[in-house]
Amino acid sequence: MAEGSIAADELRLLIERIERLEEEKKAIADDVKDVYGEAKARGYDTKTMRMIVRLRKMDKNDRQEADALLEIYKAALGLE
Amino acid sequence: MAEGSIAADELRLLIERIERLEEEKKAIADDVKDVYGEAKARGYDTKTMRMIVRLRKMDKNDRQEADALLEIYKAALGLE
Amino acid sequence: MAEGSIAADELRLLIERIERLEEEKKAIADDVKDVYGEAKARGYDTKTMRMIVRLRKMDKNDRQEADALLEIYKAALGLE
Amino acid sequence: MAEGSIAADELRLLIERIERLEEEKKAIADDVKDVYGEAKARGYDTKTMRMIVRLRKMDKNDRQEADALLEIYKAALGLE
DNA sequence: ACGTTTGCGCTTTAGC
DNA sequence: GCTAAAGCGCAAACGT
Repeated sequence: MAEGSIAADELRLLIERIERLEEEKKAIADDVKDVYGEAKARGYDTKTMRMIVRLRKMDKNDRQEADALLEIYKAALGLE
Repeated sequence: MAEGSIAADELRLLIERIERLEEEKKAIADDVKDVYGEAKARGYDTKTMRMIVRLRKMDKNDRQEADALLEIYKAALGLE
Repeated sequence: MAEGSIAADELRLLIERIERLEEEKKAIADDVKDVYGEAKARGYDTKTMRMIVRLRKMDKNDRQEADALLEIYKAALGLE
Repeated sequence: MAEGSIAADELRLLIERIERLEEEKKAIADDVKDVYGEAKARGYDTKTMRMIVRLRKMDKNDRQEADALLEIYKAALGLE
């Protein structure tokens, strides 16, 4: 069944693209680990560093959240 | 205190490297989502595709062992 | 403005009811975790158990259909 | 195999306890939905309400996060 | 009613 | 090995 074979090839290509991207992603995650390792070697406390990264991300999210809330309120009150 | 500033700069650079890497990682994760979206548009079942990706990531032996254990548990519970 | 206060109280009560319910929900989720912990202590594989729970939740037909589709995809990719 | 049967019963009981708890959890989730439905019927904007619930939870979490950060800093600086 | 989008829960992974 | 956090998948909720 030719159609089945063609579809199988298409499916395989899609799967392989995904797997390739996930490998790249993992490589970057490893880079992150390396940076923490380097920081640790220079005497920094990585636990504190992780907390800082996390808080900075949260601050950003909170700001977006606040904006979203404002939009919702405006919509709820019929403002534009 | 000059020394403190230098250390602060160093720490800041490390933090920024990490944040930059995490942004890249997120971009790739978005690419993965796009590929699944494309697959869906072509009529593939993405849920099954995700399972395939997971299975291919596993070693063949691990996969067969996990499967065997699941069969044992299913039998114990009368699940068919 | 009395009317505003009354509405504010009403809203507040609704919010509190929701928060109370979500706390109860979380307590039960913790109980579930405890049972899995107990199972693990008795030597069961919790990962497989979770899979069993998921399978039992599915209708038998759905389960068999999902399984059949997975086999088709696996065959298309030569996964054994 | 008697031992297998006994284990099967034990496993079944654990699974059933989990399933029972998850039913309770679902019932509570449905209650939450009902409260939102009631609020909507009284003219409240549920999207805004959901945001409020979420923000209140976040505030609580943020406070705990801040406490954790303080502890980490103290530990990093050798304070007690 | 359907499709899209967001939020929630679970799974898995990383650190201790 | 265990606990905690991050990432992912699913499902409900909203808008069209």
